[in-house]
Amino acid sequence: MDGSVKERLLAAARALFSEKGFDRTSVREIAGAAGANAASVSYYFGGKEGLYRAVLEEIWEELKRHFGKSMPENRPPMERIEGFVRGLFAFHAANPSLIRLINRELADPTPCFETVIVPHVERIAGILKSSISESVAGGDLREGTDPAIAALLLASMSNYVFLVGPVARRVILDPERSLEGLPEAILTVFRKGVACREA
Amino acid sequence: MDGSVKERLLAAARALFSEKGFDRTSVREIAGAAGANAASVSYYFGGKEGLYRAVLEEIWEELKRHFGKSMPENRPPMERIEGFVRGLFAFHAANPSLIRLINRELADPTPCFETVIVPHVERIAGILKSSISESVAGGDLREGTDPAIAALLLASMSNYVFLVGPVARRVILDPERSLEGLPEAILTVFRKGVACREA
DNA sequence: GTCTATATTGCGATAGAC
DNA sequence: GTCTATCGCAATATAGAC
Repeated sequence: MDGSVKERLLAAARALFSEKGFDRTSVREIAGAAGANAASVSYYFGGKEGLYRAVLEEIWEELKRHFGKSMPENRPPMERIEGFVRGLFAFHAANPSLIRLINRELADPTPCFETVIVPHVERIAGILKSSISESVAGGDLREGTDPAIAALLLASMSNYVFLVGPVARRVILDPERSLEGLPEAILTVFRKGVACREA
Repeated sequence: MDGSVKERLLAAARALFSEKGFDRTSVREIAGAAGANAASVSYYFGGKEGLYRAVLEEIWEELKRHFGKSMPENRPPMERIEGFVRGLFAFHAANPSLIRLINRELADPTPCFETVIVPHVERIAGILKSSISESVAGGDLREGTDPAIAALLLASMSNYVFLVGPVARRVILDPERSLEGLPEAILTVFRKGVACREA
């Protein structure tokens, strides 16, 4: 147990919320894992929801920094698109089970959704859509491509595998199959799928 | 209020579980919506979890029948693949917000998962993978395509938009945008993405 | 079968000692 | 700041009257 009580609570909450979701995690459980008292959650964060909100904000800050590096503004649009997929996978590899927290929030919004999630998702979605538009203009993607649809499908392929838990992944993919080549497979499907000139 | 108490409970539970998930739905709420007594849930289903299990089983039976029609065994493999995507969208159009229940289960398995979900998902995944293998053998899809990866990406594109709630969909897609053309867009990306002979 | 009433458990939050 | 003790609430499940 190192770090302040507040930091330990944040770390424990992140792990437990990521794994089991907001509803199935109790403050007593978090405090226990953090080696702290249950009352400290209210003291530091004003309650369970405040702690949850703090965890989400922390994650989004990291994700933002991460995408800031993997999707550089001063590079060709197609590289930003690739950076989105690779960045997401790299982030997940560094923080397994954490993206599930975000995706769960997308599926079942808590009161935090509007204030902490929406602005960030809008930002990323905007970058993705404009990168796609620019790629179309630059001739890398097929004329007539719908940026919103293309962005949605790219996000779908990049996120679904993380959203679906380990057990479900086992059923769809082979057991113990690594996610190693998946980003490149997604990018191949995306590039060919929306770049091919004709059927 | 028509039908037996048991039927009304099932219908109300399906609606509420679909919309808010297992944890955020109480038996009192279900019973109230069904015009029944809270104790009737235990009487007919042995408890909340039993009711939930009954709902899941009912849904899967319908989905199975639905896929049985949309993915006919005696047709070319590529038609079965198309039938998967179109069938899923048609099912969702007929039962909005219901696929979220299944996808939520994939993300956060309850004790029902192993017994009622896994066998069905394995079955569908198996059909999808073998259809893809056959399409590769028949020359419709590119040589060297990995059936498991291809099936995963197709399922990702087909499911993510339903998993993500209306609010989140609003953020990614334009507001009020219809899902009309999405199945064909997915199939186009899939066909071209894994069918193109070379880059 | 359907109801009321209640047993029981677990939750989040807080008051107050230290 | 950190603790114990507890309040108040809502949940599921059940016992028992009708």
